[in-house]
Amino acid sequence: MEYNFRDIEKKWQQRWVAAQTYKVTEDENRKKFYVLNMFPYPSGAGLHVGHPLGYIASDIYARYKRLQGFNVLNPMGYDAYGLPAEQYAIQTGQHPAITTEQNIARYREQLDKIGFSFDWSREVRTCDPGYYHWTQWAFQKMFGSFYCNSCKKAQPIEKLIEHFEKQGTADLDVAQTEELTFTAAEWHAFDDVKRQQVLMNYRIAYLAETMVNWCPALGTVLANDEVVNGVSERGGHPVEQKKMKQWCLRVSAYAQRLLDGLDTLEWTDSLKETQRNWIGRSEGTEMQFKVAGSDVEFTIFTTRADTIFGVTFMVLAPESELVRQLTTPDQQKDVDEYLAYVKKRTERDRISDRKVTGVFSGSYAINPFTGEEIPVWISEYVLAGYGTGAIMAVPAHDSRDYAFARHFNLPIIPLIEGADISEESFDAKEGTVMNSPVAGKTALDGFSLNGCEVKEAIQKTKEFVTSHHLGRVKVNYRLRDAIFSRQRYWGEPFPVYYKDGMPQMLPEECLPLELPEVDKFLPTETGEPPLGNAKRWAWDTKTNSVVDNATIDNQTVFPLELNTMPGFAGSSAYYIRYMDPHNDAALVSPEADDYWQNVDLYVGGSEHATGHLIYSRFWNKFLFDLGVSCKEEPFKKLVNQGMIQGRSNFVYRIQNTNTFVSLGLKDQYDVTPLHVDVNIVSGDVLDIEAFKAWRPEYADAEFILEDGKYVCGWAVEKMSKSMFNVVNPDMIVERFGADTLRLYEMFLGPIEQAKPWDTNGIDGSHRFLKKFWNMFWNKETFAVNDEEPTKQELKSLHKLIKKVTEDIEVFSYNTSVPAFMIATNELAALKCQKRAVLEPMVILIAPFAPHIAEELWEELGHNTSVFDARWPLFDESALVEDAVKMMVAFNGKTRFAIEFPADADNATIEAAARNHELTPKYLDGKQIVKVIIVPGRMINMVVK
RNA sequence: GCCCAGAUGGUGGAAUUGGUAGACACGAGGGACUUAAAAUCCCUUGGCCAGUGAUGGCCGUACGGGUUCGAUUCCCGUUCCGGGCACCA
Repeated sequence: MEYNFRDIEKKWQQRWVAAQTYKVTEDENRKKFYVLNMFPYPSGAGLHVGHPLGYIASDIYARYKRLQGFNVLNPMGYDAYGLPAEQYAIQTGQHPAITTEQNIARYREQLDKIGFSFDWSREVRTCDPGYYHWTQWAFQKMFGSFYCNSCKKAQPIEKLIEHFEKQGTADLDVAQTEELTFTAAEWHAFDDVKRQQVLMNYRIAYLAETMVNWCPALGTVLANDEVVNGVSERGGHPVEQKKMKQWCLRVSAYAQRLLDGLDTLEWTDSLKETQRNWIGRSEGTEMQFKVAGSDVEFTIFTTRADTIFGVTFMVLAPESELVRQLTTPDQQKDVDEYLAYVKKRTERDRISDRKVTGVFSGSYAINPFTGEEIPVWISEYVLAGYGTGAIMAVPAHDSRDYAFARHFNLPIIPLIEGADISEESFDAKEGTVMNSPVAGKTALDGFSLNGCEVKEAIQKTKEFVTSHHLGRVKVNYRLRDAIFSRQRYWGEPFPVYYKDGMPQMLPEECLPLELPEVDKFLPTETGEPPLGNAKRWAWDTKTNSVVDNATIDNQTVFPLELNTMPGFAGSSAYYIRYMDPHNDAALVSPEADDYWQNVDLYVGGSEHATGHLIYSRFWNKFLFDLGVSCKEEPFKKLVNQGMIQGRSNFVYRIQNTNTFVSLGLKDQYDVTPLHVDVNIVSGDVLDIEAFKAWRPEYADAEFILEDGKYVCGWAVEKMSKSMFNVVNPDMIVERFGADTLRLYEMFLGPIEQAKPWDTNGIDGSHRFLKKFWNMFWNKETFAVNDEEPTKQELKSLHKLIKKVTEDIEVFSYNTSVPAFMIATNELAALKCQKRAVLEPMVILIAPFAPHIAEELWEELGHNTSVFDARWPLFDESALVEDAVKMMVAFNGKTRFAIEFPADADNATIEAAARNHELTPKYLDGKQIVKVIIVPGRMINMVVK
């Protein structure tokens, strides 16, 4: 019987749908397992062979866990909001909802052909009102919460108001934008607008005037992770800094928990490291500096408090409030000129040229340890957004301060013995401290660090600073709050209206607030976001409904928020929604959340390390504080699938001709390499007729061949349309079948690694499936018999069980595929067609090649799905060797000597070695140093 | 600059975590079947050397050292490639 994959795959895909084979429900009697893929953005280009890689890997795991008896949740959905659909809408006027719908339909069609075990009844789309209801809901909860530092969790804002009413800001330890100070009496005296403004300083979702990454080309702001090297991640457009009023999420409040949580996760070290870098914890000291001849005091942050005796100048960020206070009248002109210069420079300028620039403020700060006066400068190398926006400069031991000091001719005092600072600063945190204070001088309270190791000196200074009230120990994070507003149409609308310029939340029962229709998807003529084009976008507080803008009276009808939420809003809690996707009373029911807990295995690309994976951890922690999610971390284990790159092919055209020369001969000519569609190249040999037909200008092309063939060059590049190297999964499925595609993608190499797609090798996987299929057949008859398997046959089977089980547990699928091939070859050579061997083999291969497995399972006489069977158990005794080898090591060489029966105990073997019962030529009068028994058992012994 | 991960045949990659390096597949070469092609099957395939031959010897896991009876694996140094962070004080 021939392996007719087309019929088999079609048949089983239909049956799975009809029988709802992959639909799961909560079942208290079975242990759960939650497998999740990062849901895709449905782009217009459809899937290429790289996309399903992670889905196949997780599908194998999901099916394996199911075969082990777990109740497996393996859902799929779409991250449906995004820029491409909106850009397309701007160009064509086609509503993004329509484009998105079409793209989803195409994705679904492609996915269905590959045979995944997704429970489509749980599908979510971020653009569905039923879904974004809960995105809006979570936002409102964040608005209604503040972060309490001492209890380390989010709390309802009412608790904070209570605190203010009783004691103002006294004893307040909460996350805040800036440190405010007021008394209870003052709070009571504030009017409502003032109180709202004050509360904004503490809310987890808050509205603030902040410096944002503004991208003029996209007409919107971007989050830090969406900006790479000063240009937008999508499209590569320039980004500039601009002050705008934006919604923000106080992610920074969770910095420490986001950092600590990493230790509990089974993620790769590199991904954890990436997140640690992004969070950027830095432990240091905040110190107060008085200003000479003034009562102004300011605070700086440093990780090197020990270098206080080497401070020769101070530097303020140009944007700092202090600049105004500390600039002296005779320096005013220079400072103004400098500030104007800084303002002109974009983020990109700063990154590309690191010029040393700055200006003297005219003021002097007083070193709290020595009483010395230190000049205060202003320079763009100090960032307003980090620490306090002011630093103490220690040119001897910080390369930036060093460059500044050299440029402006400021003194440099070395503080580490033996460090050479004549050419560059010595930045390392090591060495013995000197000049602290300089010989002959004394510091406050006789404080001295001379002779200390740097680490010790840092600690000593911290203690001194704290005990003398010169400052305090402080931890800073690089992680900033996330900007949550986008000036875009295709995103979740904010459930917010404005009254007296202050935002008001829509009543919870009025959610979801649906995205309005607009005539144009571009910003309005007055520069408002696209929602400004909506005619019906006002909130009537009497009827609690959306009404026409014309009725706005600012008494009972108010304007609604015009911004929409960013892409990460909808993707931050989707894994929770999958647990209970049709619940319209809550994001998730406590029962469903309690059953599914969190994601056991999450598979997706590492490009989300500093975006989605930070935001959703933050979001989940917030929901955890709220009591909605029972687990603090959303993704227990995470596997990053590597990108599949394209393998591009090139033809070489001789300059100014229409003649193409084969790869081996191209060096003899002056040629231009041109990308050629990989689909008309096979084994790097060009199909010349197809090439001529490919493009009209090549119709009469001529060729210089080698050995009668045109050989193409190749290179590994990103898979993209413009490089003509896109390989489409549908084509592969059509030619070889889904099972072959699945097997081949796994065989290609380790899941985590980036690797080029090479269609050439796929025959091997396809051939294997044919061989596997043929094991069950004699010509046209199904030939599986009920004979007892031999020891040898059982050994092949159990080797396979062991290998495949171990491999799946560690995602090393690329080595399971060869194991199947070896077992199949061994059994075929033995002409084994025994049920007791082949039936377990079918179960083993089912996660990898589900269609063929189902078909054979049915042929084996079962009338249920193979996925209702149980994963075969490994029997150690089947693998026991008939003999063990003794290996003898002497004189630096390792040799094999004798074989013993497998059941020989160590004592027997040891005795044999002692009795020199060894092949004499290896002894030859030399000492045996050690005797080692392989494999598995090992004795180390010394024979004198 | 700092941090992380990696380097094995012509190619993708194996190696039970310190025990016969190169599994398996692709590619290449040779052969069988066939009128022919497709399909299928078999053999060879890290390098060098010796031998008619079965076979034997030497070298070999980026480079240089070290630990060990024994190192692709562990340690130190170097080079190269990939990733993250980056005027973050």
